Amino acid sequence: MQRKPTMNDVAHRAGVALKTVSRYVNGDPTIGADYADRIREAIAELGYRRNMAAARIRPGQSAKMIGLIISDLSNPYFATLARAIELGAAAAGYMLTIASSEEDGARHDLLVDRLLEQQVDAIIDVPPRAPGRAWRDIPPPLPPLVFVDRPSDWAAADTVLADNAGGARSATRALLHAGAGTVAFVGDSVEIFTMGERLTGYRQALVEADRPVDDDLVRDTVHTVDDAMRVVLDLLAGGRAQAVFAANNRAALGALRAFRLAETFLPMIGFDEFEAAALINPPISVVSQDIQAMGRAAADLAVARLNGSDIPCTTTVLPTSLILRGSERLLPAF
Amino acid sequence: MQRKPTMNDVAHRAGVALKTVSRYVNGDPTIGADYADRIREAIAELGYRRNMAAARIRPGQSAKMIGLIISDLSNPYFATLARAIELGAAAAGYMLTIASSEEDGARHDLLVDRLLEQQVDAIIDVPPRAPGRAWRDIPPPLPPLVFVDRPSDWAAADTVLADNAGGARSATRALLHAGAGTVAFVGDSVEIFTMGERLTGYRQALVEADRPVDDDLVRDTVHTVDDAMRVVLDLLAGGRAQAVFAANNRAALGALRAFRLAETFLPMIGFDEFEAAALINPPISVVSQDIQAMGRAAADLAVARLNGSDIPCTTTVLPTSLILRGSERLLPAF
DNA sequence: GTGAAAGCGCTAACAA
DNA sequence: TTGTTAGCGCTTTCAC
Repeated sequence: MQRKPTMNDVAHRAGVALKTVSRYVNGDPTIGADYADRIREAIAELGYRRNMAAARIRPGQSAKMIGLIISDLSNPYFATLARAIELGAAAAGYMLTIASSEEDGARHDLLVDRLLEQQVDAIIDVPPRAPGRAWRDIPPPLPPLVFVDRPSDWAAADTVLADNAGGARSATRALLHAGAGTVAFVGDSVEIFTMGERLTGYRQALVEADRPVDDDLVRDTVHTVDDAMRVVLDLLAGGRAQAVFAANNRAALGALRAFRLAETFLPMIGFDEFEAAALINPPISVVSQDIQAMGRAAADLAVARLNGSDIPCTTTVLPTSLILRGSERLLPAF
Repeated sequence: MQRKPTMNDVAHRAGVALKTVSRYVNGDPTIGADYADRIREAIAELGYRRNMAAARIRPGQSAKMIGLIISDLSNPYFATLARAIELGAAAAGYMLTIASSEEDGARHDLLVDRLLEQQVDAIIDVPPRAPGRAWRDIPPPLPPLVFVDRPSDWAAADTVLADNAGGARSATRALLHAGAGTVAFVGDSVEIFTMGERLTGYRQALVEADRPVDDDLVRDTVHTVDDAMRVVLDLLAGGRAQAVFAANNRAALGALRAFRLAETFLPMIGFDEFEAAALINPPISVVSQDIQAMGRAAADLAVARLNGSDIPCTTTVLPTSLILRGSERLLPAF
């Protein structure tokens, strides 16, 4: 493998000074046309490619790279979010270094360290459920920071959230409105911010409708689809639940499996759109987050900071929408 | 925002030479214990963090970063693949810069250029359907290169594929075996490598069973779910197809929509697992690729090259598995 | 075992 | 408009 041609090689070949090549490469317009031609030729002949790593070591320079930490790239929700962020970043000329924290605080912190070592221009972060080191314990300077999906203890950063409580509230209300006497909550640990919010919204809806909050109907230990299935089977056996609010994707899929297994279908609404939702019989109603908008907002906020925006840090809460497809009612046909 | 502490600052603070700090940071064992302590303290007090970008500019150094180009991060197939690659890369201490080519050759080439500028240690690539610049036209030196999911014209790279033909063959065979007199092929353009392979497998199965290949039953113009739905409705109207092999995800979803619309269900098998497959009634049989294994293999190959492996370039073809759930048979109940 | 000096590829200041 | 010089933060000779 031969040596990579450097800017110096180009300068020699073109018979100009190093700095002139640098100017050319950086799009400086004040270059004589003949010089520009010679440089262009030399670059083509040598197959020269600029070394961003070298350019970046100088303070004030950047590699046009944003670091993104999410929970798990194979989760469609986060994949979609990452994609939306990628689009927003690309529009401003940034690429993305993406890493999965697996909701593990220690791993998350390690990823932060590595991104900082890499001198990324900004970090967009989904704070993990299991908390690690606090951001304030990281010695400054920190690059611009944006939190998505969940907030953080660190105030000096922009935050983009969905209206989890509102979505859960409208879903629960829709179930009650469709005639359910009781509604069960099936979700992951309420220590996860979004789950806590969704539980709050669920409770609000019950209180507003003058229904008691039955703790036996609140199940917040669902980490996997299988967990959810077991929990819903248990709820079916208990006989107290007349409807199910599945507070995330996995909970919804698990509930559907349980219904199929038990050959009983309770009215249900899920949180987050999923591929199967419209195809299943009955089609599943869901609370839908505008993931594209969240990702775009996060990327735009990061880019704005990189462009020197100095406005106070903001928290953006994006609305959710309730998509009713029929599963909120009890279907005699099933 | 204050200045970042440098290795020099640490050296001053600890009262040692710059090089000693460098040794410490790089894990050189030949350092006096007292020196090491002093350096560790100085690093902690200053909040020093190593600047990988600076370390990397020296030839032979690396930032432990692999570039990954896929079609679309929001596609669950590629998100899962990316996640598997991330795991393999992380195991060897590498992070991933991920970008979506959107199947666009020009965009793909731009991403390659940017990754090369970033001095990534290796590139893992899903070649886009629309071809752009050939790899051989890129002036060397190139970092190690691995192709996943589809092969490329470029021989000097390892390649990881799934056994598309074999999967299609077994699916078609299963449909015939279940009693179908004819099987339709519904898929995307056979110019896409994976599609061509799947069509080949489909044909093999027909030939092996002494059935004619009816060109009217081969539909390779399905780019979207809607396309697929229309094509399958047309097949139903034609009356010649007794079963459907849906050669990708979108084809399978479209077929299901068509069946629902026409209130007719033909025996079918899809290619690629999808979330809804097991939940739909009847549960859909699919050819499943081991995406984890593919991603892992790709990452391992890249890492092996980075570790200096000099063995000839390989093409790994991973087996697919046929998951029969019932949709391959005609269900009277539907 | 430790340190001084040179230089990686590039950009910023300043001259010319 | 172009070139010269210095230096970014780090690693690498090669002395001590």
